[in-house]
Amino acid sequence: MSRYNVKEIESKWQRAWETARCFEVEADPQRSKYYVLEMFPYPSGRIHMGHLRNYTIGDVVARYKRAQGHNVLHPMGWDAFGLPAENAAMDRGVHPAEWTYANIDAMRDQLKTMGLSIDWSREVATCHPEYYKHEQAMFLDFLEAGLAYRKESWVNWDPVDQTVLANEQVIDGKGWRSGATVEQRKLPQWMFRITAFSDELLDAIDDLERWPEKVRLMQRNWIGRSQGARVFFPIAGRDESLEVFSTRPDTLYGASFCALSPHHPLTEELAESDPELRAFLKECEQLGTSEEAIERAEKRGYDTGLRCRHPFEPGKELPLYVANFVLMEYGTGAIFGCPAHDQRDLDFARRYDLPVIPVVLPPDADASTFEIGDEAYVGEGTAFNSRFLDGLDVDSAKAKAIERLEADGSGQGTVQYRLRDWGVSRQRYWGCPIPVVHCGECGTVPVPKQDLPVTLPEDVDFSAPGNPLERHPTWKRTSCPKCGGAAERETDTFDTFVESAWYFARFCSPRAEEALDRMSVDYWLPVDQYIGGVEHAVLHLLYARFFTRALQHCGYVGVAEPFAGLFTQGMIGHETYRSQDGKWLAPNEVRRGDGDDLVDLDGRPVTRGRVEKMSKSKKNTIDPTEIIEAYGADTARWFMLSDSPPDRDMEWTEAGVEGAHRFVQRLWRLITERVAEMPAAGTPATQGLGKDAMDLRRAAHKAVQSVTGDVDQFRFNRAVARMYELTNTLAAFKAKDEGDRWAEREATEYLVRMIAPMMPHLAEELWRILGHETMLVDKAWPQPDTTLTVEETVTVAVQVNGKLRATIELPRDAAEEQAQQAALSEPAVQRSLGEKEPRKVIVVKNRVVNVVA
RNA sequence: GCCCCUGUGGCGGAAUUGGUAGACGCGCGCGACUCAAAAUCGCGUUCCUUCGGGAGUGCAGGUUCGAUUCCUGCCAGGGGCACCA
Repeated sequence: MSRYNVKEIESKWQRAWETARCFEVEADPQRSKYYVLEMFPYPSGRIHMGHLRNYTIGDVVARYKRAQGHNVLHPMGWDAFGLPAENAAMDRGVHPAEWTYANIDAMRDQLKTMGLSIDWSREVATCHPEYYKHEQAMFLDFLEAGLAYRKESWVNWDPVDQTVLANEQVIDGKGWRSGATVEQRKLPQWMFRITAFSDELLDAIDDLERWPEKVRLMQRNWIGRSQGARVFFPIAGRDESLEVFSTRPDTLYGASFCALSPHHPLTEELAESDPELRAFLKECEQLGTSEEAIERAEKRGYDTGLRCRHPFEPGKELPLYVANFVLMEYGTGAIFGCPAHDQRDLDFARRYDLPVIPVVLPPDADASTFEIGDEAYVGEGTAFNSRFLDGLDVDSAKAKAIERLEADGSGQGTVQYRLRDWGVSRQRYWGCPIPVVHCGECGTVPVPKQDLPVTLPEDVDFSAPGNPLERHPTWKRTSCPKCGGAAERETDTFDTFVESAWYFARFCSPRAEEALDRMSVDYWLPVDQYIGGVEHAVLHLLYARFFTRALQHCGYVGVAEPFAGLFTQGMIGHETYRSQDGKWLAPNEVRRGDGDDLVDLDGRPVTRGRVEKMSKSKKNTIDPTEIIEAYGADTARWFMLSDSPPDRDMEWTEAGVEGAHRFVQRLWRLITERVAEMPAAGTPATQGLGKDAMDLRRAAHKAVQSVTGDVDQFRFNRAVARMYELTNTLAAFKAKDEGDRWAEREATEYLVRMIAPMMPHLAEELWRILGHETMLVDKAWPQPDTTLTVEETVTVAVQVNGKLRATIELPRDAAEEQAQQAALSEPAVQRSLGEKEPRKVIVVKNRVVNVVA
């Protein structure tokens, strides 16, 4: 008997699907559509296990929905702009474009060995001018709609590399590449007005029912809507007021100071004539934006000498500080401090000896004795020491305080968001050029749409630090579209999150002249099922949601939300290994020694570490292409889906892959051995099947029913278990007559059809072996016969006082009396009842009989 | 610090959502085949047991005829946000 030749058969079917163009689809309003999308990869050059898991899950969904009759769009593309290409250019002198396209070719080949049901005719790479020219046009529309603008804002500046760094590229206040101390610089930056949609983006989260609750929560927190008040504090001796934001206007009577952000305009003004303040600001700057570094930073401030008048008590004056913990980006860049009810304010007050006046009394505290120690009181309570607010609970006091502020004209109730506008300028070469020119006469002028795309120059020099676009000899020299005079191109390029904020829409009409063919996007959008890692729970998903709304606003698409369903997969981990001298060892540098002990290739002992996320630094990575090479794509896919629920982290183990591979071989053997005995494909059902045949039919139909439900709910590990069960049943089945053999064929075919989305090559081959001429990929998903999935008899548990004593077989839906009688006549029940009389008998139909004594 | 999630055999995990805890897989043990090994097949596999049973889903309580499931309080692990006024 022949062994299953994985390689030959897998590539045979991959070619067959491609030749038949099985997965190339067209919009067809007559048919129900289903758009499955996995987050597209960055073309690093090699696929990794995360891709393998992501695309396996997506492919199961795509093939399953396809089998259910939907017109399935399942495209693939490349998130092709980004820093690694420039690093490669600097390190190895290879041009970013060349590096990127070569990587794309390599990764496409690798992905194709997975046997994915992808419409490759729709492939796009975001670094291609045919892609990004549309992005530039969108930007011009956003600009016109007021959704894009330019403003001065603070950035992390690496003085050695002459470049702006993202927050995650600043490590301990130093540039990740140069190691230079990062400075805060103010630069003009292009921004997207995501805050224009703050409320919409927040409220619409409620309707994203097929998103993980975790992601919805993270987005809500990120947007961070908070209700509060803007309050004006007149500055003594000046003709202006300090505007602060507070969520706690009810604590105004507890205010003991006001504080400005180091970046506040008033701070800057004061600093001009105050060297001491300048020194303090310098200190603040050194803290940088590096989060870990400021962790233990003390609350510090500088007394400006100015005094603010309390809005409710003009006689009361509060000192005005500049404080290192006040953010310019949030609220108004200024606060009033109420030490009694805010921890940061309390820390600050203790340091500078400021009064601590409690104004909220905890429910069971005594007003005459209540004091604040080292901890601010932030809980519920009643206002006191607060004049007209006294006696009110926190919420009523807030409302009343706002009412009064508004009446006095010294403030108003407002809503504040944590969400900030999205800065999209990057001082980099390998990104989408921002299509504007700077003219000495006309200022910033958009490039006219007919002049798009603004393409990147190819002859660039990466030998020096800084933006190659900036120092290119000719590229930025151009003429002003308005006045025709000499002008300079914008040398900033877009953040790469911009490309990924609309690629799902481009996939609907990837070759269209216009950016988005309206008929296509109206048919395909929104994405029905989006699949990817949780690491994109906030930024990418929020940007894409914003961008879709902006596109809707500008008339490109008809939907506001891009992703109707979202699934976030877990990470893949592997055991870690270390040699005696503490060096990490890769899994293939380790083997079994005596017993359970591990040794390295020279036989020296190895310590086994915990399972950790695969990473190059810990050397615990496994290359998916090697797995596919050794076992085939089906085995790799099957293992990915077995055992662990897809949203949880899973551990990659050699034993697990072996187990999956064993199943591939077992199924192959089982079916090839038996097919000759089975009736021909398509033989009609024999009349009068025996008990064994009926039992097998029931098992098969029940398996179809539960696998269908499991796949619908992304419970692939359970679906796999059900298919193992059916395989076991089938293996134990001994056909004795024609009827048995007919049932055996039916069950076998159902099994093969259910396995198809997960192991498409094996399924296709077995389908052929079972005598079918047409491809399984075109066969509909099986429908269970519901008359077979309901058992005639059920096993009912019998308990005495809640403890299991026996099980009884009863006809389905048997009457309570019958169940009760059968239960009580069980010897085990009698034995455990002993002398006692049953006081009560609880009967749950088809489930349990509980005798209470 | 705040918010969220997760704790079930040696391991990954099931449990019809309040009704027989441990499906299925891995691992392990025993047996068959073999000169032998691998592969394969069969049986067993939560723990204790005086073989009647008893205990058991992180820990301690509670609700219930009945709790892995619901409630309260702890403990442990993981994640998110982080001077957000």
